[in-house]
Amino acid sequence: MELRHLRYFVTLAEELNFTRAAKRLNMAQPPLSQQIQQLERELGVQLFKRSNRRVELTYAGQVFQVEVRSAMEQVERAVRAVRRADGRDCGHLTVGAGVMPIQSVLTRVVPLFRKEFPGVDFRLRELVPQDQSHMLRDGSIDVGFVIPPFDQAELSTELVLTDGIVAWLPGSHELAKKHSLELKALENERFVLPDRNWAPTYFDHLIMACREAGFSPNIVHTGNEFQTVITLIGAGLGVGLAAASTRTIPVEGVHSVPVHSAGIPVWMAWRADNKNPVAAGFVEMVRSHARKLSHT
Amino acid sequence: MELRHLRYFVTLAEELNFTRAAKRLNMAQPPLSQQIQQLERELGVQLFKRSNRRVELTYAGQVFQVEVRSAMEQVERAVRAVRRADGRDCGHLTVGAGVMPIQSVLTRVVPLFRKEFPGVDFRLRELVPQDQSHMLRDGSIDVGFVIPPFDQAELSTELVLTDGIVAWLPGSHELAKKHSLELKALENERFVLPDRNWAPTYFDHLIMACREAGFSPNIVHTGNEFQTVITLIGAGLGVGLAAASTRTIPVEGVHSVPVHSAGIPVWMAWRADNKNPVAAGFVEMVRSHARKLSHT
DNA sequence: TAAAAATACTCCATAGGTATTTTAT
DNA sequence: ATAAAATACCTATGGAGTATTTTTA
Repeated sequence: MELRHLRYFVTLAEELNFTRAAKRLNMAQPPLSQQIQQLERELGVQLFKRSNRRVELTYAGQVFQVEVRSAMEQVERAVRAVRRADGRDCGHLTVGAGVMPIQSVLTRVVPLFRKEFPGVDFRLRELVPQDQSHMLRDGSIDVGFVIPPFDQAELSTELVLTDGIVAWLPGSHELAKKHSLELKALENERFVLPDRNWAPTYFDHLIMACREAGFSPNIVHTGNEFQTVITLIGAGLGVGLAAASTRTIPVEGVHSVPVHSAGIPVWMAWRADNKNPVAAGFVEMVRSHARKLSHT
Repeated sequence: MELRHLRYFVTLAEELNFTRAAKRLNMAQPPLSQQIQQLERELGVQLFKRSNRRVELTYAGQVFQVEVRSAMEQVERAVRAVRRADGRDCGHLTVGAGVMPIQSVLTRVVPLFRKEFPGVDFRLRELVPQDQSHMLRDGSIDVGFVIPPFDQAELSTELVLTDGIVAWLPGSHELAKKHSLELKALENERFVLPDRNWAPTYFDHLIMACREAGFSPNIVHTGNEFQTVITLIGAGLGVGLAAASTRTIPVEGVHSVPVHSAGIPVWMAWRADNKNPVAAGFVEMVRSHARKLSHT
């Protein structure tokens, strides 16, 4: 028996539905069924009564739920206690990141970090890769998130995720309803893109994708804000390209469609010899989170 | 983080020595090192200070030890509670087994069973395979442990372990000090073996091993007790053959030497439709224990 | 130098994935 | 007919193994 089994049991006991519980656990339904069966076999006790329309806790399951809850709370208490004992719920951490990595990585990771390191003074600076390289080296920031290329000298680096590319199209556009499309199909469109200064390597990756699709985009407007760009697109001035993670931002009247092309890599960088103990914890947290994201 | 990490941590915190802790955990030392490193990385906290001569808990490690202990106790409490709720710490279980399986399997498994199912009335009957087949079918015993061949009709079966064969030799025998030997080397010896009635399939496996080595043993004495046989061997009346698990019984003046030959298989058998809920728990426990033994 | 932990690699068991079947409403 | 769990099968991660290197008393 592993903590995994207990986590799954508790979630299923709350949801009383394998499919929903699996979704909450970020896994498919069959492995959840298997793990629960395995737990029941190991305990030698049936925890759930399943009729295919309804899952419910047996009496033994109800008892187990109460006890397991308390066990898992105790595990969490142990983790908090050891961090506190090591002086990890004070201190500070400064992270640098480009606009796009903030959207794709940090919005998901920062809440987790705040929860696990509640006492840490967390600062986030929006920076282009070149500045991050310098500031990592001189210690102004502890960890950076960049889209390559960037100067890796003296830095440890790791690929965090590769974000797909989506086209943003006015709702009226003929391709706006498709599930996905070839970049080549946009060859003769007018493009509205972010300004290169705003996020140079991000911009370059979008242009590069077009080059590889065999054309050079006709850029008719640029903007210094995602919202500006989107508004112009919504107004029918052209089409846009962006990282897939922007799709979580719902925009009225503008549609996003995944495009077949190489994605945009986001790297994490830090100094291996950084003395700030919180930095290592943060890096580790991002790493384990990235593993989860990548196989989704 | 899994319970595995916590188990390893607690054991290492007690032993303060990777090699010894690994031994207690029935594993090799390197994987223990790795798992502890992984735990420390995940927590972002150093738990042990290791100088290659000495391992000690850091302050954070001491705090963690206390909290983790209590978490693991709570997990055990949960398991006991769910079993009790399911009415599993009452009831009864009757197990049948041949003399040799009692020695090789049950001496190890029964203590575990008593610990996990403290309220169960446990009975063990010494039986030859043929009787076990009948009694499993008519419900007189819940689980049986036999050396094949036996009548498997209507029964679920599973190989539990394959025990090696050892020669028992008087201390004065010229081969008594060897680390292992070919069965063929005993071709011209006089043999003292258990009586066939006492454990027929066990006896047959020993004879079969000799046949496959190319000879038929010259049996000069038989006995109805392992101790009798050993005493006769110690008295210099001949040499013996037995399952390797008998080596755990220390005998003055008589040596055991492993022999190159096929081992003696021990099977577990039970009725899949047995209504006794404790039987399933017992079978599961033997199964998981066998997995551990087999890869040792 | 010897004893113990860490490292390098190899392997396989199994957690988790996808596709499909079964079952109950 | 449909929704949900179970089953069958497959893949690949990583836990654990063996062999070796590094470290320091």
